[in-house]
Amino acid sequence: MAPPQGKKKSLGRRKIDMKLIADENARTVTFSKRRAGLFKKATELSVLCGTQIALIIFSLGGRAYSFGHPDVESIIGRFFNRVPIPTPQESGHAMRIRAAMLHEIKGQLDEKSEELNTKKKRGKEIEAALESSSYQTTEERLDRLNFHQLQKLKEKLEKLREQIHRLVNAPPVNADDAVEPPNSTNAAGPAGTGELDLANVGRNEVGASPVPPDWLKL
Amino acid sequence: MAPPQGKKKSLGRRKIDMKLIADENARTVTFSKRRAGLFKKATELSVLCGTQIALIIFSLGGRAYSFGHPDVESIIGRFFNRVPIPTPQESGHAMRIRAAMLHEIKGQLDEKSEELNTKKKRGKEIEAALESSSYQTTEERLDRLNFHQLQKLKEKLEKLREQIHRLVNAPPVNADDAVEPPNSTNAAGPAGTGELDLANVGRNEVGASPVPPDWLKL
DNA sequence: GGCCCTATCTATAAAAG
DNA sequence: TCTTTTATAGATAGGGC
Repeated sequence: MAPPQGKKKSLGRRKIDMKLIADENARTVTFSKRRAGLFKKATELSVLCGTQIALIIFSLGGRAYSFGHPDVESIIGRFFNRVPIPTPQESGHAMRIRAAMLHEIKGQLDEKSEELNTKKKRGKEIEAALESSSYQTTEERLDRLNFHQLQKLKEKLEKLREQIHRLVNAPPVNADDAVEPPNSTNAAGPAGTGELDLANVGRNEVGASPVPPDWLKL
Repeated sequence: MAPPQGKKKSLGRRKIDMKLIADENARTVTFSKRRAGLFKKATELSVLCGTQIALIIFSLGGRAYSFGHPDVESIIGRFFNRVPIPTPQESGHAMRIRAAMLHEIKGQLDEKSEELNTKKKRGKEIEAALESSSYQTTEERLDRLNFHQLQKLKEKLEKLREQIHRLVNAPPVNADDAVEPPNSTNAAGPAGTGELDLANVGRNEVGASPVPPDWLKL
């Protein structure tokens, strides 16, 4: 930030407002420069510190530019589920099973939700009763009762969580899709879609597997 | 480039090799600074040019930091939904995204479960204490306290249930809209353990088909 | 105390209008 | 391109858990 003076052939870098650049031409130029700068910085950070980074930018024209170390997909996968290894490609069959799982889980959730609602309501009633109650002994008994009910409810919810955990981390059933090789570090630039496939759900095919896999058991 | 006078308190910015910084301490400091710089630049680019950007960084310690304009999810969704494979019936990309979201949900569940465990443990301790307690007043107070905590926990779990419900019933995420209203920008910040915005999970903004795909019908 | 992260300061390297 | 504005290396201190 030294303010040297003398003869200027150019005005040099000027300060600009931090708002959308009105002139489209200037905006495009700025976009190009800053995008390059951003990718460079991202690259440097990943190199200097060896950290995982994902950067995706859509240009004004709709083109996508991406950078990822080690690759965009794994970062996103980790971001969403905090698991370093992204799930591999899965077949429609596997997806169908997943769909069934989802169905199952949702049912469980609805059930539990119902239970929760009931408990909650009762809890509120009791609370209200307690408010107006003048007998410590009664208040105490009711309070205790609800406490134990809630204990049970907690346990149920824990089981549900465990089930979902198993679903989400379920191993692929089989793979009948051709898969493209995973990238290593992506270069910045117009990006092709990374063929990530995180635990895909769905796609109906006929012919169910006769036996639910172990991890499906609830 | 003005050579400062006499005594220097610092050598100023030095040039460094573009390779992994050996000293862990220095690496951490550099990471912090550069990460901040990167987020700033990303923000500026999105503001100046109005472009869509997503940036995810994992710290050395495993914490996640993210920035997205308009938000990380939509950028990722758009990234994976981009043309490449105009899949027939169900877009694998859409499923991918949903799957990623599922993983996110699972993470949330894990967190809640953690909470449950804590509460449960505390509950048991308190119970034990109550058993051996001879003072009704103390017993009562502790019991009440836990009861209220559990009430709150129930509410949180209900919200989570709703998110999952919406996610599971969400219409396909296929439409790749060209234009969209500028949204608010996510602030960069620790996104690791439990920073993800629950409110946005399972949200489905783009062209929704009124009917959920068969494989997802629950 | 240890770990991990952030803040401050100065002088200089690098970005960007 | 060329100058000005910014980012940040290096050193150190502070903060939260």
